[in-house]
Amino acid sequence: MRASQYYLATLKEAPQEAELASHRLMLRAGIIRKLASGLYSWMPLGLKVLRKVEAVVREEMNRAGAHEMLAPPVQPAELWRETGRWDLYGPMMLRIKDRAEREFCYAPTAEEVLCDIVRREIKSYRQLPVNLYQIQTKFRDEIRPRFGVMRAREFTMKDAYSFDAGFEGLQKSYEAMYQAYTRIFTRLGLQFRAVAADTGEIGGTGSHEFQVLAGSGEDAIAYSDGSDYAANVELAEALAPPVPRGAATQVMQKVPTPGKHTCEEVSELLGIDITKTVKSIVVMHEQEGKPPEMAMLLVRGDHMLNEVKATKVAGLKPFRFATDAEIRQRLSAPPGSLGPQGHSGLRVVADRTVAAMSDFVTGANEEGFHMTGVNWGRDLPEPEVADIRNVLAGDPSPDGKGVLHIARGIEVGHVFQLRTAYTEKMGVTYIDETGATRPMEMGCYGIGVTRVVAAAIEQNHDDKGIIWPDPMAPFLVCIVPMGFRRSESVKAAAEKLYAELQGAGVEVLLDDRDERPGVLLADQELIGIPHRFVIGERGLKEGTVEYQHRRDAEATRVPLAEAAAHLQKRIEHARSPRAA
RNA sequence: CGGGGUGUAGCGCAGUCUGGUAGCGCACUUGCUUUGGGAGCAAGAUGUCGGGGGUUCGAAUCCCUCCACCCCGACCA
Repeated sequence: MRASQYYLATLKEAPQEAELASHRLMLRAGIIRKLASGLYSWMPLGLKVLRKVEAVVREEMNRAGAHEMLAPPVQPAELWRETGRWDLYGPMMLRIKDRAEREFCYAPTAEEVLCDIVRREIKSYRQLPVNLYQIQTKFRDEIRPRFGVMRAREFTMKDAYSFDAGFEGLQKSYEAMYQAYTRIFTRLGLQFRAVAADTGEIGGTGSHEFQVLAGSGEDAIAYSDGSDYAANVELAEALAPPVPRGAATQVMQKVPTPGKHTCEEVSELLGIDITKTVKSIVVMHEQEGKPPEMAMLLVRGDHMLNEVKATKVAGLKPFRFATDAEIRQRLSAPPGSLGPQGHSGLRVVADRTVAAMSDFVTGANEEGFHMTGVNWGRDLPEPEVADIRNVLAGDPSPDGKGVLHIARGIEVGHVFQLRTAYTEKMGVTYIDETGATRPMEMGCYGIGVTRVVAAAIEQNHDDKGIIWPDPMAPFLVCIVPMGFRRSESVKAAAEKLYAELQGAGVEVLLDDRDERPGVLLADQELIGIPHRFVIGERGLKEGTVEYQHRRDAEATRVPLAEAAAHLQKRIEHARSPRAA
């Protein structure tokens, strides 16, 4: 492709709405343009990248034995009512009515439709397993779209659905998808981790997220340095301290702490370690038809409450944080001075760490005072104990091997074992060997294709622009002539190399635009073409051109005749194993 | 939805407090020069100042109202 004939739409300055590096670069490089909140057009250059990602996804899905199909994005409400999700999905689902006032949605996912297809088509265990997938536009009316296509309302998702006879079959299908995902993200040149995940509202048992590692990621993931344990922090188990609770050595005492409300402030004032303090968090358990019930959750002063874990504590879901007014009314003390002692009938749930503490500090349930030397059993009844805190870097790995580290990640893929939750509701059954009718075991597997593009940029850029991994580069190599329209020798050499690379099947962009060299170079760096040849009279005098990978500190001179071969070598080098 | 903020030329911004009829940089058009890191000179084109209403002789500026967008929290690929 000649740049003078191509639609390049680079911007010197990014619109101020873009904050994240990938978002800014996608706008500046002309990858995307915003249409409205959470809605983006993919420009020619961006669409080329998107198609490359799709191609890798498609190849690996096919290799794993899945079959591509395409379901309508607009789907009738009746299907969604069968599983109850028409009501459950809430405002996240975009609802549409046709001229006859029939209800539809723009699909946020496609379990129902795939279940409907399979229940019509598949009758016998002999026809199983099947795995069907599509690459299709989804719409989720996100509460807050942000970061460009990272969290858009409309996005491209590869969604696959497996159906098996029996749980063992599901586990095999799941494993095949797990392996396919690993190959996909490895091939795309991304640094990622597969982590154990919470199964959330979809339910079911096994689930892993594929997280692209990036400091700007919205998720926190915990991984062990002594094993392959890795989990979303939402899920990662915090073990009980290895040593038993110490004996009480202090008497319980009320001490003045005027104006001090946070555990940091109190520990500083009292000159004690923050790990001797306990944070009291008050939540309300909401139940239909009954008044909400209050409970107090306790975590150590330096720990963070994990809301996902707390939700799983028996009899607490769903909960919300109590309001100031509710707290003052029931506990007759303001937030910031609360403690678990002296509230008859109040449910108290202590984190495992808190349950193993002695001589600790809590609020005195009185503005301006805290209690020191508090001890379980003596000053307070023994608490209900649960794992309700976030793990911290340095915590022991739950599998007993090694220590946990925390990294941030962008969720680009998610695999789920749905079991029979959907297939039972929708009557997706098969006849087994004995002639019995059974619900199929279902799995679902998603990849945010558009998000992958953003995540790749987030992980691969510098202050000049994008640095595409080879497999998703819109062009693998660019030729930047210094004076294409002024120098016959430069033009001839550029055309020669261009023809040679094209003949070799390499996707090459010849920047023949009538611009100054600085403009050409800056543009090519911004749009992130990974390999570059610069051709100028300077080098041609000695028969050389300059090769430079986007990550190279300097250019390498190579004879014009060997340029293509040199590129080939660098491409192969890039393909050599890279840690996943 | 709650909290914070922004809307002025394609993009980035000034002007708003203290009303006087809209400006800067880049981009765009034409010409000349320039050409190994986002050129220089000259000439030019480009605006319902987010929309509506009000106050005023006069509103980008003050008041009311609506809208859009961004950032921080609960959701997810």
